[in-house]
Amino acid sequence: MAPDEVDAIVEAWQRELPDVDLSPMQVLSRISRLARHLDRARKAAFAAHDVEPWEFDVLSALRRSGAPYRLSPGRLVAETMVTSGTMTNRVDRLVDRGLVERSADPADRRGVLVSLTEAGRRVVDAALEELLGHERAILAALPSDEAARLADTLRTLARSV
Amino acid sequence: MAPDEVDAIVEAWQRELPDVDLSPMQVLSRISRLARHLDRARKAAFAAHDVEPWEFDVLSALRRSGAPYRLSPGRLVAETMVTSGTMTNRVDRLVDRGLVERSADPADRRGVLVSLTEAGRRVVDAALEELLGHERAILAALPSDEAARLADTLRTLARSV
DNA sequence: AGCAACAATCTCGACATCAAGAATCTTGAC
DNA sequence: GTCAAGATTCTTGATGTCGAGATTGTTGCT
Repeated sequence: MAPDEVDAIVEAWQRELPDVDLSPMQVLSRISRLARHLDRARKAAFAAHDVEPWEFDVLSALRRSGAPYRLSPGRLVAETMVTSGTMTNRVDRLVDRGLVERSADPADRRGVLVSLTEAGRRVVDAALEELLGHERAILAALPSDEAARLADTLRTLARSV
Repeated sequence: MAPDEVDAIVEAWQRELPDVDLSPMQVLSRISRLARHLDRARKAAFAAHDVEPWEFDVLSALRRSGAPYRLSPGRLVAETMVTSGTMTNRVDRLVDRGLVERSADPADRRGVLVSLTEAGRRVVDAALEELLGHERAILAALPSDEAARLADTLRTLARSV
């Protein structure tokens, strides 16, 4: 199989440190580098709908939660792996763009609820469709049984981190 | 196999969009999320040696290039996937910490060469060892033949992005 | 030689993130 | 009921990155 960036990196290390076992890099560096390339691809896919990746992250968490597309900031923090300060800022900007609304939580006066507007829903649905199209193209490089196996192995790994 | 975060996300989407093929997420979302968890793990591993991940990225590119551990900023940009402005800033701060030095390129007066100091070399070697230790622990969750197969599949995917 | 295109690095301002802590409200133990 | 501990959201300052453009030097064409 033709070597890639990571093969070159591991080879270089091996020249310098012949006695060290570098095999973990073959998997974990590859995942990290792949993720960075995927980030760029996602950004490009969303650009067609004037959506930033961070916007999609928030909107999609609301969208997939189902009607009435309404979650607390704390819940959004948990879904998106960012800090609470970041989420405050994100919601502020999405409100400015008219894609979400903030309202008081009737059951807890500390609380706030963030909900998708109609515009937000249209945007997130279009962006998802675009994204899935690009992703299917990338995955066309793998036979479907190999993709399924890959997903399983990654699940095992995810549990180990 | 026990479900993970991504299974929950895909299930939620499937409830909302029963007719859409979401299988690409099983692979690509998993890679992205895994990469974010790995970033945190790497940060924690490096903290023991007072190194930030961005510092390690630069130092390790120099280290694996071999003696005299010297590369141009442009080359470092290519190795680390950041912009030139970012690299200028990174090198500045590494110079402040005494981990690298800047010198003029004798062959091109526009050019600069960045080289590892003795302190830089000690730091990067220690950080690498620490990192590999943690990575081996993570990968212990997979039989070694499955890890090798995973690396191969990821290589194919990388070429497709 | 002179000039235009290109290359390498750095500068600068905008932006998004995090970490820590403040402000507000809830809950449970007594 | 009161109070301490915890939960929720927001604020603030520092940090690191990007993108666009400025600066300086090189190369090839004429």
